[in-house]
Formats: sequence, structure tokens, C-alpha cells
Amino acid sequence: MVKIKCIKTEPSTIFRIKPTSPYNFDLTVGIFSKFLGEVVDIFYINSAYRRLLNIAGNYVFVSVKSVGNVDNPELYVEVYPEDIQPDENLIKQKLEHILSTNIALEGFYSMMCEDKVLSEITNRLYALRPPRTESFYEALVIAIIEQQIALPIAVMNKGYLVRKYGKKILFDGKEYYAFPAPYALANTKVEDLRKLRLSRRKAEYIIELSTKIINGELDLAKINSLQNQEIIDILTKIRGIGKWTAEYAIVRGLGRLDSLPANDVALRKVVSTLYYGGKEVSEDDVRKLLDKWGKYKGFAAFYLLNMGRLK
DNA sequence: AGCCAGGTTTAAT
DNA sequence: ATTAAACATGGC
Repeated sequence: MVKIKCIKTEPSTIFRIKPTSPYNFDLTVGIFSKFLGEVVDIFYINSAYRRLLNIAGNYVFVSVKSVGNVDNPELYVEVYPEDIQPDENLIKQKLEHILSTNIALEGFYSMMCEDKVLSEITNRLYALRPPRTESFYEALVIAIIEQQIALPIAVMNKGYLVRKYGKKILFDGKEYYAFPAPYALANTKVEDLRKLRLSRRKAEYIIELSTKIINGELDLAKINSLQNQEIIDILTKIRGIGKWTAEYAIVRGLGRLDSLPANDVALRKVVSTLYYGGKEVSEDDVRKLLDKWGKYKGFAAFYLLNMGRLK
């Protein structure tokens, strides 16, 4: 039997975050509510973004509300620690990372004015930022799950995995889950993960990756000090992580906006529709088109992908 | 109805 | 070298 912890309904700490302007909170965290079956990052429109975080080994439940507006954004954060209260600054940094509150958009927006397609998208998605995962590990596992599969299915698959192996709490009568830690997944068997509707291959990839992390073969702590290409070289030596997976994880997990998962099927489709009149495009075509945006090419890809979802 | 969905590796041609 | 197969379901 799993013991369920109920979180107290009174926050132990309250603080505020001031994102750089412009910042559209609903649009940004709204990315999380697009798919049924999302169980880690919880957001209902006009409500709070809620998540169970793992901060330096301690579980902390956070609830984030917008108390500002797009041009004068401000976030109101309530913290409910399970046991030990971690340093408030660590929690704040983690949330600023996840919610991408510190990105400067001006450079990107002024660059996009030159492109008809992107300037229209930018108008519709104004002040949207790419949310990030809590950890790089989470980004890698999600990327593996999302390989060659429809996104709603991938989100459901992630949900099964999280419900089975993630830390669970109850808050206000609802269940919330932290993303599983590497040791939790390293100790599973392929057959266990197969039952969660993961393919045999993906189950192997996730277990092998998690094992490399807990035995120190792969040190994710030092990843962020490396260049994109260095990270790709290291990661693609690991079974199950190809170029797309590495590039995708660099965007989702590290929040680097200059990493371009050019071989992404959805991205290729959007680029084909919006720039090539529906003619099929290759990974190289996508790179050729987006490379000119330099350090913002990943951001441009993010906007294009979300445009594809708006349709 | 059927086909395609945010790849990558391995094993069989 | 090239190719097929592997995870499942909502939308078109």
C-alpha cells in the first residue's frame, strides 16, 4: 500500500516573482493544460499552476497565481513543504527556471518583424514563453517517451509512469505527483514499464539512462556548463538518445533557445505548410530556414510548433 | 475507414 | 547499405 501524505492547507511561506515584461502567465502555463492526462504540471485556466517539486531532496508543493498582467507581470507563490522547508531562494530559482520568467523577449520580437509568418504568429502568441522541465533528467525521459508517437499518447504514457513511480501527495482533495527520481526508474524492470504501455525499447532506454545517472557515468550537474554540441556528443553515445532527443531536451530542460530539433515531424510539417506551400521538407530544409534566427532559432521553432497547435 | 502522429536502435535482408 | 519493426489513440 502506498502511504499518502496530505499537505497542510496553510502555506508555510509566501513570496512573489517579478517576471521580465511582457509575460503572459495563462498562455505560458496553459501549454501544460493542453493535453488530458497531464499529471505533473497542473494548471486550470484562471487558476493556479501547481506542482510537487523536488528541491535538493525535499518535496515541496507550490501553487503559483498571477497577480499582475502581461505588461506588469507578477506571480504570487505559496509554498507547502512536506517536511523540511528548503531555502526559499532555491524554490524561487526553480520556479523562475520552470516558468521562464527571466527571458528577454525584445531581441527575438524585433528580429521576427522581418519575417511575415513569424510576426503574425508572434502577435497571436504575444508574451508566450517556453516552460521548462524541473530537471534535465525529466526532459530526457519525456523526450524518449515522445519519440515517434502522437503527443497526447506520450502525455498519457508519462502519466502512467509518474503515477506509478512518482512521489504522490494530496492537496485540497486532489492528487499531485513529482516526476520520478532517477533511482526510482533505474530500479524498475523492462516488463514493469511495458505494463505502462511503453515500448520495450523505450523501457530499456529509460532504465539504462537512469542507471547511468545513479552510478555516476552520466553527470547531469555539469551538463549546463557545456556547449550545445558538446552536450549532444555526450548524450548521443547513450542508447535511445539520438540527435533529435538531445536537441529537444536541451530546449525543454535547459531552456536554451538556440537549440533546434530540426528533424521534429511536427516542426517539419508546420514549416512545410507555412513556408513551402505544403511541399514536404527535410531536416536540412528546416535548419536552412531557421538558422538565420541565430540564438533565437529554438524560440522561433517553439512559436511555429505552437502555431501548428492553434491551427 | 484507415492513416498518421514531436525517432532511434537493432536485426534481418 | 537499406529496410522493417516496435509502443497506442485521437483527429482528420
